[in-house]
Amino acid sequence: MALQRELKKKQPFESLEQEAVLNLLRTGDRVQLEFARLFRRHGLFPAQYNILRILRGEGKRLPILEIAGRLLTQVPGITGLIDRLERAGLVARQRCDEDRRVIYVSITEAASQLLAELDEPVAQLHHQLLGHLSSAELKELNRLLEKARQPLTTDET
Amino acid sequence: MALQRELKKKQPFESLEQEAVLNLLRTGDRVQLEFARLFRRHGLFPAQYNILRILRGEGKRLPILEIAGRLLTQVPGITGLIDRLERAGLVARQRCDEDRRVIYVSITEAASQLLAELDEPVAQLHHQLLGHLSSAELKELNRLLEKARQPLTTDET
DNA sequence: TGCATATAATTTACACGTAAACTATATAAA
DNA sequence: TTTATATAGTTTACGTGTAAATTATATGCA
Repeated sequence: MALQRELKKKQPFESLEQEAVLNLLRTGDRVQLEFARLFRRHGLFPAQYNILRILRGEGKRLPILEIAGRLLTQVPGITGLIDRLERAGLVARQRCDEDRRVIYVSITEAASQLLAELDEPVAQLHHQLLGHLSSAELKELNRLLEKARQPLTTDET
Repeated sequence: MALQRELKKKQPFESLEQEAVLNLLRTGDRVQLEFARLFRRHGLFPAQYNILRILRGEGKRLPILEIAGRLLTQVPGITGLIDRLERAGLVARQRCDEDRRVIYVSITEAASQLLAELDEPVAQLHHQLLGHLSSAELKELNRLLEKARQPLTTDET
């Protein structure tokens, strides 16, 4: 079994569930690593890219905690993330006038350009990583992953 | 589409590959988070648990870099990991006499007990997370994940 | 009004991941 | 033997993830 060999595991898996969990974690890790390398070549970390993508997709400024919510990031970490993006000139903070507790974050022109540069390489990497699966296989993989996530998505934790 | 809704994405996915990559990353993250919580309740972090599992599975002491290799961890990080495990009394370092550059790491009795305590909860969590998939679905998921990883596992990066 | 409670965001502390530079030991070749 | 090269492991620096405590502002209710 491929995974067992990869892990140099001596014992076989105790259950199909265990094997699938390890497969999932390992595959996710590897994919994430490839994207991390791509982003780093452009001076970004994955979390930073994700924040910029959220802001571009939304098309307008968003409160900090709204961004954190979509990243599924714990709240405290978001502050430093926005700090570093702001220092890099990729986002700007603006305090809300109606509710002065809220701080809006908006994407800068520099960040829009950086994202545009990345669009093609990102699409290529998607294809490079999974292009060897057929359409039917990709659809089935998507179905299984979404089904796998069902017990987790009900309570958004 | 479930994932698109979860991400509050406004545009549909550009490709099946993109959707599968995001699905994979998201599902892997969620699963990892559940295990992290379980481990934390027992005073461990995922990386620490993984190291202890490798040592138990091997049944004997291992050189530090051999452990790092199996974790796919970059070399530098392993030092601190072993440091903290040693401080917690869960592993011991022993310098090799034949080659004094090599440092062996072995698991302690305390760690063996801790792992034994965790075996049942870990198996339960595997089942809780993926038990709602049929055997056929789990097998297919495993097949697809291993196929997905094929372009990555050839060169062990 | 005044106080309790809730919410937005930050700070602090610590574990982990990764790149680059470094130390110590081993091995091979001049 | 001496020098060059390779390998095992550590250190440092920085970005990220998470928990607990803190600050500032809003809101609900007496």
